[in-house]
Amino acid sequence: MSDQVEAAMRSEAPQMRADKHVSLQTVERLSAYRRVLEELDRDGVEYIHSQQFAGLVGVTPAQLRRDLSSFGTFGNISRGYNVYQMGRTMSRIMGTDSTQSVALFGVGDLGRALLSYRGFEERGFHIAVAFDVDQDKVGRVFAGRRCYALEELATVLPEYEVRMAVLASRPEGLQALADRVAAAGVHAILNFVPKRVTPPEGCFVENTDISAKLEKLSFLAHAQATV
Amino acid sequence: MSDQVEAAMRSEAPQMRADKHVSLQTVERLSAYRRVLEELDRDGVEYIHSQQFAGLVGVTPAQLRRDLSSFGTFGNISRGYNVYQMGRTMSRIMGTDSTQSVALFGVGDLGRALLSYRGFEERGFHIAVAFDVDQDKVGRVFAGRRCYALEELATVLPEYEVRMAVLASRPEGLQALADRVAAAGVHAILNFVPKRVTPPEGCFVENTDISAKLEKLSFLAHAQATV
DNA sequence: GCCTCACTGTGAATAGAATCACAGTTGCAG
DNA sequence: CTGCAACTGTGATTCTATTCACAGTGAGGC
Ligand SMILES: NC(=O)c1ccc[n+]([C@@H]2O[C@H](COP(=O)([O-])OP(=O)(O)OC[C@H]3O[C@@H](n4cnc5c(N)ncnc54)[C@H](O)[C@@H]3O)[C@@H](O)[C@H]2O)c1
Ligand SMILES: NC(=O)c1ccc[n+]([C@@H]2O[C@H](COP(=O)([O-])OP(=O)(O)OC[C@H]3O[C@@H](n4cnc5c(N)ncnc54)[C@H](O)[C@@H]3O)[C@@H](O)[C@H]2O)c1
Repeated sequence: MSDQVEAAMRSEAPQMRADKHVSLQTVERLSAYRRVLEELDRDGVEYIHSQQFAGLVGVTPAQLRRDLSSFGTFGNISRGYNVYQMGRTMSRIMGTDSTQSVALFGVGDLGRALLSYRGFEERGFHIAVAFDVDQDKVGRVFAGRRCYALEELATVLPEYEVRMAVLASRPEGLQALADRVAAAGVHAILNFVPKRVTPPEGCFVENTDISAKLEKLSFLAHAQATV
Repeated sequence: MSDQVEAAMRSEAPQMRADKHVSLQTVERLSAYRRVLEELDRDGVEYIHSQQFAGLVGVTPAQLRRDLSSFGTFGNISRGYNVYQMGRTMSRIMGTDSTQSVALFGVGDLGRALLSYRGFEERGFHIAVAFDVDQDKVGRVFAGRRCYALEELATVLPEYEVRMAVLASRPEGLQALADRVAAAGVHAILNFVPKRVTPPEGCFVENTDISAKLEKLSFLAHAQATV
C-alpha cells in the first residue's frame, strides 16, 4: 500500500467507535451539527476547524470536540474536520443515511401541515401513510398519502415498512394509541398531543408541546421584566 | 384574628419567593405540573401529595418538591398541595394568568394550523395578528386573524399589544426578521424555522425543530437495535 | 528532512442537576 | 391535650454535563 493511500485512509476515514454511553444532550446537538455541515458543503467548504464550526452551531469548541469524540475520531489535527465525510458520518450515526418510512396518526390541521411539509424528505424521513378515526377522512388521499382506519394498523404498518410514528391526534385514548402503535412494531414515537405518554416497552417517545414552549418563553420574558 | 382564619392563611396562601436562580429545566417542567393540576382540579381533587403528583407528571417526588421550593413554599405538611391554589400560582409564575397577545410570522401550512388551534387560548395565549411577505396573503383574514405586510410591523404590533412572536416563515432572512421583531418590542420568540437564530439583545428565542426530534428518535431506535 | 505552529482528543477540574435522607412540622385519632 | 404517623422543605451527596488546559501530533514552510 502506497504512503499516499495510507495517509488518505488515515486522514479521510473516520475512526468510528462502537461505543458505550452517548449523552442525550449530545444526540440533540447532532442534528444541528449536521445541518451546519450541509450548509458548509453546499458552500464548497472542504475542511473546518472546531472553533469556526462551533461558532456556526452556537456551542463552545470544547463541547463540539467532546460530542464528536464520543463517536470516534474525525478530525485531522492540522486541517480540521472534513465537511463532506463528517456529514455522511453524522447521517450514518443518526440512521438517516437512507430514507425511513413514518406513519402519521391524526389527519387534522397539524397532521395535514406535516403531510405537506417537504423538509422531512431532505432529512431522510418519508411520511408514507396516515391513519385517522374520522370516517370522513378514511379512504381519502392527503398530499399523496392514503388515510387508513385505525383498525387496519396491524396489517398496513408492516406493508409500508414503517419504523417511526408521529401522533397528531387527540388526548383521548392517547396511551392506548401509543401502545397499539408500539405493538405493531414501531420503536419510536414523536408525540404532538399535550398529554403524558408512558413509553411502551421497547419504544422511545419524544414529546413536542408547543404550548409548553410558549409558557417557558412567557416565564422568561416575565422574569426578566421584574429584574 | 381567629385561630381558624390564621390557620387558613397559613395553609392556603402560598409563600412566594422573589427568588434568585431558577433552573431552565425546572421551568420546562412547570407547564407539565400545571397541566396535571388542571386535570386534578377538573376531577375535583382538592389536595395531593408529592408522591402521587410526581407519579402523574412522570418525575420523582424529590424533584417535584425541589422544583416547587425554588418558587416558595406551597405544601401543607400533612395534607399535601392545594390543587387549585397551586394551579393559580403556577399560572402567575409563568405569566399566563391573563391572556397575552402573540403575533405569527408566516401564514403557510404550519402557520395556518397554528392559527386554527384552540389549545393556545386555554393556556393564556392569543394569536392576535399575522404577517406575511406574500402579497396574495396580505390583507386576507385567516381564522379570524388579519394578515399584514411585514412593513406594517412597527405600527401594528404595539396596536395589538403583542408580547411574543411565533416564526413560521422561511430560512431566508430569518435573523433579520427576528431582529426586526425584537426591535418592535417583542421579548420572546418561538421559532419553527430550522435555522439558527442568534437571540437579539433582550429577547429570548426558543427553537422547535421537528426534523431534529425525528433525527433524535431515529438515533435512539437505531442505537437500541444494535445493542 | 526538520522545525514550527496551531489543532485535536481527552484527562482533570468545575459547574450544575437529580437524588437521598432526615429534621421539623402538622393534622388527626384517641 | 398528647402522641403518632407521615409529609414537606432542604442540607448533603451523588451523578452528569461542560469547560479548562495541555500533551501529542500532523501539515506545511523552508
Ligand atoms: N394545530 C396546532 O397548531 C397544534 C399545536 C399544538 C398542539 N397540537 C396538538 O396536536 C394534535 C392535533 O392537532 P390538530 O389541530 O390537527 O387537531 P384536529 O382536531 O384538527 O385533528 C385531530 C385529528 O385526529 C383524529 N384522531 C382523533 N383521535 C384519533 C386516534 N385515536 N387515532 C387517529 N386519529 C385520531 C381526529 O379525527 C382528527 O382528524 C392535538 O392533540 C393538538 O392538541 C396542535
Ligand atoms: N409545515 C410543517 O409541517 C413544518 C414542519 C417543520 C418545520 N417547518 C418549518 O416551518 C416553516 C413554515 O413551514 P410551512 O410549511 O408553513 O412553509 P410554507 O412555505 O407553507 O409557508 C411559509 C410562509 O412564510 C411566508 N414568509 C416567508 N418569508 C417570510 C418573512 N420574512 N416574513 C413573513 N412571512 C414570510 C411565506 O410567504 C409563506 O406564506 C418553514 O421554515 C418550515 O421549515 C414546517
